[in-house]
Amino acid sequence: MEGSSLHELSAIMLHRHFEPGESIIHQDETSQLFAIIVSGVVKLTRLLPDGRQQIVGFLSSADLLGNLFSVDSHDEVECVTDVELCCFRRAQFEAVLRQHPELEHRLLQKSLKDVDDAREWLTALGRKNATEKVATFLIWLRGNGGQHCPYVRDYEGHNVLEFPFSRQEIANFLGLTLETVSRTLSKLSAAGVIRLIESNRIEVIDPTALDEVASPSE
Amino acid sequence: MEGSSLHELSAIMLHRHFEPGESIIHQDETSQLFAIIVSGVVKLTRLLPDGRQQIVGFLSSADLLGNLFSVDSHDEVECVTDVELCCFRRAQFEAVLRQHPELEHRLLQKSLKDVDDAREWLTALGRKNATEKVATFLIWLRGNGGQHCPYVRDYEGHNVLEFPFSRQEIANFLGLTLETVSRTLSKLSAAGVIRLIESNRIEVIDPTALDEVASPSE
DNA sequence: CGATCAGTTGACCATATTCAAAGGAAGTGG
DNA sequence: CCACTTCCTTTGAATATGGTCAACTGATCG
Repeated sequence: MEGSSLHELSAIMLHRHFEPGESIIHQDETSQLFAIIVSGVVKLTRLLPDGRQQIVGFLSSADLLGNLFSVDSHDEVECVTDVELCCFRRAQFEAVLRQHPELEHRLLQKSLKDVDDAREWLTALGRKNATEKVATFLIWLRGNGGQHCPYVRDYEGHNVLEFPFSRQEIANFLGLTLETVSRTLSKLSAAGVIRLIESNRIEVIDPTALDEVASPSE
Repeated sequence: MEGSSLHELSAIMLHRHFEPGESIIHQDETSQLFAIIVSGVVKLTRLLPDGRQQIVGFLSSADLLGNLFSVDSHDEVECVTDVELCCFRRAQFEAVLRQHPELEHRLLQKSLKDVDDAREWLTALGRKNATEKVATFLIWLRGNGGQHCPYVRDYEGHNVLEFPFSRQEIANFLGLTLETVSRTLSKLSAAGVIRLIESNRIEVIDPTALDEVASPSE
């Protein structure tokens, strides 16, 4: 999203701010909202009728938020941190989209990536045990190698993971309970694979061991 | 996909046939294959290094098969039934794609649907127990109401589910073992919710009860 | 008719959940 | 500044759910 299409968007944008825990879009509700995330992290969660919930994805800076063609969202969209949005009305966005086919191409690529990610987590939730899930989550926080790694910080000279997710949120993402997540982190810490600095600040001491825990080779 | 774009595609198509169990594309391998499924069902599975596997989706008639922009597949693509494909080379397809932007729009819609589906199963695998998962699977077989319901057949005057999936495949889809799937079906049968006619032929006796089992309201 | 393969069923066990209690950090008000 | 509250996290003990291993059934097939 660059050049003239971005410029055209900025002309119709409206800035909005949301607090942690605030809902931006409700599950199964109609929302005309369409926005680009400027800063912050939002979670996409699905609620079962009896209240159990599952986080199905996260969005952050530069991600698009809102439903492209259907009007009602199957996800509850909720802020994990403070969130800054650039909002516009669906009709406005669709007009821009019609004038810039290359934008649709970008959206398709992003959507294919989303499918791939969702299926990767599907595999983790379906086939990995608690320890493997938590290790996989930590590796995901590290940013799988390249890119910009938003959760990696330098902390007293160490490479440390710093993340805004509560134990309950990690559990809702991994299909576990918060107790199991807590226990598993303690276990990985006792095994010397990670170091728990504070509850939301973790150093990965042995990345190789963590990889092996996340996806055992036998 | 209609009109001139379909016509243009058919000029460069090549028919191929695959047997049940045959692999069409291997996980993490490069494949130039691009195809439309004419008939049959294929499963997309992911393999963990130690051999555990998870089915992440199914494709059937009219679905597109192959990776759009990246060349190597993260999924193993394997036939569940006999499969007929219309194949063409990636370069050919991409040429057609460039000439027909409306096709890209269709692809985006399909991809968004795939994301939604993957996230729906993510929720089931993360948060539902074995009984709920199996019930959800049966409801999925019924086709969630509308559409063409490829697995619903009339059988001796009854509306019956007829599906090509083995217990092991259902298990690999639901993140269970084949024994648990088998036990759960027996249990649902004993409860009078379904009737097991043959192993791959099931009558849903009480659809309302099945819905309640799949997604309990308290 | 044995052989093979898929599915069912049983017994036992491991893992994660549930329920409960206690620890620790952050914020409020006296 | 310190008690007090609240919220989140950790830890423990008991339980339940699904997995593992194994035996058995039934169908299909050469």
